[in-house]
Parts: sequence; C-alpha cells; structure tokens
Amino acid sequence: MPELEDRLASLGGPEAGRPKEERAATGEFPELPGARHGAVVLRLAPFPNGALHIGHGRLLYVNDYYRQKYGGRILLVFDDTIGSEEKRAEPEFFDLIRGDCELAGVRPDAVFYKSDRVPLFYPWARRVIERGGAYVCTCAADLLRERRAAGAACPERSQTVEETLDGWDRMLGNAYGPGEAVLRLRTDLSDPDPAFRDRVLFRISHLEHPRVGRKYSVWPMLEFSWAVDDVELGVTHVLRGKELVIEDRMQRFIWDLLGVSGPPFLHWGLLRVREAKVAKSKANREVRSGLYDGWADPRTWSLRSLDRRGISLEALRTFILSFGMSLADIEVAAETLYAENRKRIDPVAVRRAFVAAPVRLEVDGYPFDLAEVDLPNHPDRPELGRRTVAAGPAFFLAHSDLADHAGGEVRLKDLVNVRLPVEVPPPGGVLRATFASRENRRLPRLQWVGVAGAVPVDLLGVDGDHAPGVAERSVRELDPGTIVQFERVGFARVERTWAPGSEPVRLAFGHP
RNA sequence: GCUCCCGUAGUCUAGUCCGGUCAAGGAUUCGGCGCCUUCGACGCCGUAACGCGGGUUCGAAUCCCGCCGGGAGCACCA
Repeated sequence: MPELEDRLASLGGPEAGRPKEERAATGEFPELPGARHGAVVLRLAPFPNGALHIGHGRLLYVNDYYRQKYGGRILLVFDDTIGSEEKRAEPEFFDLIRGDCELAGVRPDAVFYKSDRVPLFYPWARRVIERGGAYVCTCAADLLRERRAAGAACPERSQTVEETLDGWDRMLGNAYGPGEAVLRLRTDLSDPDPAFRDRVLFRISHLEHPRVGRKYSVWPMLEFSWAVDDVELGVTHVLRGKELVIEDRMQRFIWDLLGVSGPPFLHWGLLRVREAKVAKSKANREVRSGLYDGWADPRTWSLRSLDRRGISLEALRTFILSFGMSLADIEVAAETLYAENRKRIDPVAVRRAFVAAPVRLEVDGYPFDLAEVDLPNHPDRPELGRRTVAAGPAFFLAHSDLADHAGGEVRLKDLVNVRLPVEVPPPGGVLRATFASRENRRLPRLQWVGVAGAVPVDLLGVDGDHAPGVAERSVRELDPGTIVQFERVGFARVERTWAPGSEPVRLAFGHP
C-alpha cells in the first residue's frame, strides 16, 4: 500500500497543526481552535434510522453557526455502517434526513455515504496492524467484555504482526462468520477507563445493507471510520455531543499511532426538552406499526413535527443557540421554545374562533340585529383586515367553559352577556340560556361559534389525540400551512395535507 | 464499581481563564397591577441564585483542597 504510505507521510506528524488541548468553554461560542476564514470544514453524521429530532437540532444549528461565522463548509456524511440487529440503517431515511436538513435551513455543501467508503478503511487497518496497533481476537463477545472489565488479556493479544495480518486477511476472506472474529485496537489493559481497553475496530456482519447489500462482511466501527474519514474528507473541526468523548480518544490514539494529525473536537452537553420523551426506537416502532401518523407525528418531536405544528425552525434555531456550547447537561421546558415561537407568530397569525367539545347554546331573547358581527383579524394589526362571522341566537360553546361558569353570567366574547343555567349537558347536548344585556361588562369572556356559520374542525393535539370541534366558517378559506391563533385556545397550523374546502378542516395544535 | 464531564434563581444563560466595576445581568416561568372585548400580546412592578465545608487574599461566583449532588461512557450500536 505505498500510496497510503505517501499520503500518511504528507499529512504530517501528531503535533503538526494540532492545537493545544481543546475544550468547549462555558462561554457562548468559543472560537474554533486554529480556524481560518474560508477554510473550515464541518460534518453532520446522522445514522439513517429515523427522522431528525430536537436533539439533532443542536447538531445542525451549532455546526451551521460556525459555518456562517467562518464561511466554511458542512458535509453531510451518512453514518450508515452496518449497525446491528437492533439498530439498522433503513433506506427511506436517507432522503428523509436530507429533507429535514432543508427544512431546518441547514443545507449541506456535500453529501457522503459511509457505506460507499468501506474499501477505503481496509488499507488504514492494515497500516495500524503493521504498526503493531491491533490484533485479531476470536473471543466470544461476552468473554471479551468480561476480560476487558477485569483488565485481562486474551491469548491472542500477544500475536505477532504477521499473525495479525494473516488473521485480518482471513477475516476479509470470509474465513470467519459473524461474531467469530474482530480486529481490536491494542491500547492498554490497565487503562483506568475500562471503556478504553482494546476497543473493537472492525467486526463481521452479514446483515443486508440498504445501499450496498451484502457486498461487505467486514465493517468498521464508528471510531475507526471517523479516524479515517475526518482526515480523508479534510474535516477541520468536529463538533458533537459529549456522549462521544471517548471516540475522541480513540481517534487521537489511532492518529498518533499512524503519525498523522486530525481535527480538534468540541463538545456540548446533553440537551433534554422535558416534554419530549425522545425514544427514537419507540418512535420508529410506532411509526412502523401505524400507531403514529408518520414521522411528522407530534409525539416524535421530530423537526418535521414541529414544523407541522407551526413552530418555526428559526425559533428552534434561536432556542438552541441560546444554550451556547455549555458542557452542562440541561433540561429545558418546551414552554421556552414556545415563547420564542410566539414572538415570531403572534404578530402575523390571524385570530379565529374555535370551540372544542361543543355544547349547543340557545339564547332566549337574543337581539335580532346581531345575527352576524364584524371582527378584526388581529387585535393590534388593523392592516390584516376584518371578517364577518355568523352569531346567534344559537351558538356552540366549549363544554369546559360552560361547566366552569354554570349558573353564572358570562360574556360571549365581542358580543353580548347571557345568563347560564345550572345544569350543563355533556358535549353534543343542548342548553338554553337567557339574554342578559349588551353592554361590555367585566364578566368572564367565553369563546363561541355561531351555529349558522360553524364548520367542523379536527384539531390534532400534541399527544396525537384528535379533538373534534367547530370553528367559524372563515377557517375553511384558509390555505394549507397557514398558522392561526384560536383565541383562548392557542396557535394551530392548517395541515398541509388538508384538501381546501373539505370538512372537517384539519389543523395541528402548536402551543398556547 | 471504574472513567470522564458538569454544578449561578423553578428553568436556561452571562460572568469564572486574567479575583475588586457582581449588594450578580438577560431570557423564560410564576405572582401582582394596567391595557386591548383572548387563558394570547404589550407596559409596569415583584419573588427568586453563586451546591457544602475549609484555605489563600485587604478582597473570592471567580484561585487551591476536600466533600456532596447531577449526567454520560464502560456494545462485535451510532
């Protein structure tokens, strides 16, 4: 492999251009060590087994922040090695993830697939072996694990370079089945960190890969593939979550062994959104089973589900960048994201009336001249226009509103005051109330929808529930994708999949 | 258990490297008041924090030591 030898030589020694011990400052966003404007190359490396969610948002936006800051490039590198029986790459996610990046406004400058690059890793492995840095181990997985924990060597650890090369060739020559042999890095069995002792570099798998089928049976582990690709692809800085710190050590160990230099690493801490129970495997299962409404189901907390709910991904960007590069593990309430989104959509979302779980309210003595009323589309923005809505004498009101105020006097918002009876029927029932007065008094204000103009609405909730309700007629004229505010309920977005004019009008709830 | 990381108000964050201008700033939440005919917006007001204990120093959120607490890794996953 003389070519590789030359390439390695040209890449410089371990100290060449390697910055001092880098560490994410607790400050906002530290300078990237050694970065030159226009010469920064970053990478996103998702595994294609699900849609991108809020956690990936940090990956996208932090990398994009630095791309903009330094005029750099972002590579999207699908980390689609063979995975495992439980964690497999799946074909539909390649395009889906690219779409998610677009949606998030983080367009990669180039796209690569690890599965195209497998043959590239083999000569590097051979070089590591020749330097005495690895050995072929045929221990069973659990035995290997036990010995690692105990700091005990397996008999094969002492094999010579020639023996290892021979074993490696037999691995490549399909002499072993899955689980029968691995190539292990020779680190130090007394390393204080048990996780770092002789980690596996390559293993054998006969699983079918969605892109390359069964073309390869010897697959690299993540750390080795990145030790190669961060160099081969010219990545200048690796920004990733701190759960991957041990991979830094692995990569550096391999680079030092081969006498090449690689990029510095920067990390951020764990980010949890309290309401988002991010269980990708569960989401995967429920999407597949049909329980979830695809990858835009609100319960997945995927980027596309946020978009569906009318949560601007620019609001998500601001939200995520507000955490800086802190290494602290944080848990934040979704409300903080909602507050950020509200700033953006409140000024532009038109107001509409919606009533969930409606009860029909007939008002005795209702004034004849108030069959319809004219209302502004936005209380503070007259330029957004007005609309006319049908009013009484028959209305729909939310069952919960009526129950809260049974027996009292209330004001139908923007309309008149009525006196409610003590007994409230369940949703779908009918109730008689009496007209009280017209003047605007300080009474509890209830939202209403005039029966004459009511259209049925299906409102998708954050828990995936479908709340049936009614809304004023003008919601039927909304374009798919429009974000509205249902007064006293919250913001919602007209589903893009809704066929205009059809009933019920379908929307997805965003947040209060 | 071992390794690494992190501890500033309910939550997130600025400040910590290079000690004084920090009787600790911002955002969000919560409470109150005002206002627009929304539980939404806006305005005003308010509650609320340097994990604990030692040390160094004229002076410590900031430096040192020891505890305590939280998280992650310890896969032939990524």
